[in-house]
Amino acid sequence: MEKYLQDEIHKALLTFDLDKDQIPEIKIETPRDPDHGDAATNVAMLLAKPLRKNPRKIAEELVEALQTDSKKISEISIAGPGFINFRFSDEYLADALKELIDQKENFGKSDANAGIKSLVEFVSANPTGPLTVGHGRNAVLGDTVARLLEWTGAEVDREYYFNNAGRQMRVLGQSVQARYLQELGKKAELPEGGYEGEYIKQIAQQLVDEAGDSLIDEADESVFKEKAEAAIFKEIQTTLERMNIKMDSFFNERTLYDDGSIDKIVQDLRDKKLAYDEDGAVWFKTTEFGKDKDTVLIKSTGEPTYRLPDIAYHANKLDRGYDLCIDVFGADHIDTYPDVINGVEVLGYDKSKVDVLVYQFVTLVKDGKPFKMSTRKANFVTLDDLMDEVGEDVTRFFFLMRSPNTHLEFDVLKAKEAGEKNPVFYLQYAHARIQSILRKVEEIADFSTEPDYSILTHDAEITLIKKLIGFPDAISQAAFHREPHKVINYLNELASDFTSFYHDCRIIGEDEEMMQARTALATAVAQVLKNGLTILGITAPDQM
RNA sequence: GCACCCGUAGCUCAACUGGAUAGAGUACCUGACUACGAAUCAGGCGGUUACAAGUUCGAAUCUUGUCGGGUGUACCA
Repeated sequence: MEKYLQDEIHKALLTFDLDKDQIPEIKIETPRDPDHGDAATNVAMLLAKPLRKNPRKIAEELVEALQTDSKKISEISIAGPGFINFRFSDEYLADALKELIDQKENFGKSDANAGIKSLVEFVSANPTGPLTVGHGRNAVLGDTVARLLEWTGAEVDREYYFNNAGRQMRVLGQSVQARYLQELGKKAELPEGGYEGEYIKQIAQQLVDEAGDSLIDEADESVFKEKAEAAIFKEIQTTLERMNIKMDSFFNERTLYDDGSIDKIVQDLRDKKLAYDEDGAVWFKTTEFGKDKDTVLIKSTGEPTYRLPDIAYHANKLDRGYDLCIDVFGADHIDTYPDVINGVEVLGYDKSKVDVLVYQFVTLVKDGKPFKMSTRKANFVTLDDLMDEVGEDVTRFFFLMRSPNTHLEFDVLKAKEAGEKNPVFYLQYAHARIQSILRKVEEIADFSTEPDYSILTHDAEITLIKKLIGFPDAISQAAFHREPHKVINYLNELASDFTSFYHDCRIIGEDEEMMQARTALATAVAQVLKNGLTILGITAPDQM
């Protein structure tokens, strides 16, 4: 419908005395107040300046020139400073509802991102411990954005980037080694800044079970590190699976060293005079991009900082032919990505293909007080703990219900009470309730013929139908802005419109014709609820 | 100090990215079950969108400044 109106308005504008480039982008919006209409455009106001005319006058002329099909648009009106409002015809609504029902589990899909090969990189936690609540927001956000891209027609790969080298991993190995020796009754102490979590002890215990005391004289921590890495990765994968997340690939940072791309990038940057040596380190001339200081690419120890492999990694992704690379990361990385993006650009890549999705931190609140999370100190709440408490659906829902841009306050105690005030319940309940009705109505009504949707004229029915046909638009908006909470907002409105309908309009007990039409409408609502919940990665139970 | 994010109803958050009278949930108040699932519904109360200028037909949204909160500002990732 949006496309149709845009085309018609465009046609009408061609009769105006306008240069081609003076025709503005025609935006079709849904007025907040349904009394205004079902769709609206502000083009007349935008044309006021180039035409040097009163916008209302322009609107009048435009409406005059419009030749919309009365089977689709029943009424066109002008309001306020020059809005043009359209009202959908009953016939159009009935047709749209029929189409929705025919499309079933595909309703809501679009081709807005068709032909786009995309990679969403997320989670990307190094294997130093179980996933925490903090990682949860990243994981769920990344996965849901990926789902949104899929629903808008894009080809999507999900990738987990990790680094199993470096200091943190060595400390991890040493921590396991210390616990291993302690398990065997030897005196050993955790290294400086070691990992204190209970899971380290479990890994050590496992090692004792498998290898006995054969590793007691091991001088090097790498055996322990490898063991720890394998165990932790296994746990991370289990957690992700539980959250309904399936990665397509795991990318080891080491690959970038092995294939020589790190060296090549340093050389390229040197050739472009953007990298130089000083104090034994290699520096990146970030002052060229407006930073106060240059930054270190390779430390004097010979170890690169994260910037270098990150640049190489992005180059690698773009080399793999992706049109769109989405990175999901927390606000603490906000300062680092411009260096990476700039680095990628000076190497000759198109930086507009890289899209960074930054989310604000999750603050854990317990007993009304916020507390800091640290994997190393082990005072974190793991994602598994959280899911044990409140369930997988609530966990996913919780991380998605707010804009990524705002801080997410996670009250642990409140989340534990979530059984009753469960935020996802309202949606699931509406779905289950419809399924319950459908089970009953199936036994008494005949559905062999196509229902007559035109008899659905009650206010609650009309409101509901209009809401239903807005679903695809809600999905593409959410996908375009990478904001899954828009899906949740939509579904809440839909569920609310449905329960209003449910209270006003009975299904069982009406005459056969009405029972059929309303059953079809309820089926459509259930379908859209289910499609929406599927995008969010949340189940739509038939009964609760 | 500098950079980024944020400041909207008592509380938690929206607002289709510049549109029409700023909306939901929650809390509080009032009503509605002998009917398809009341874990629900209908109504009420609640606002100078932190503040001040500016841009324009029109600003919560854009610009500048001020105040307040968060994050970062490493030869850590």
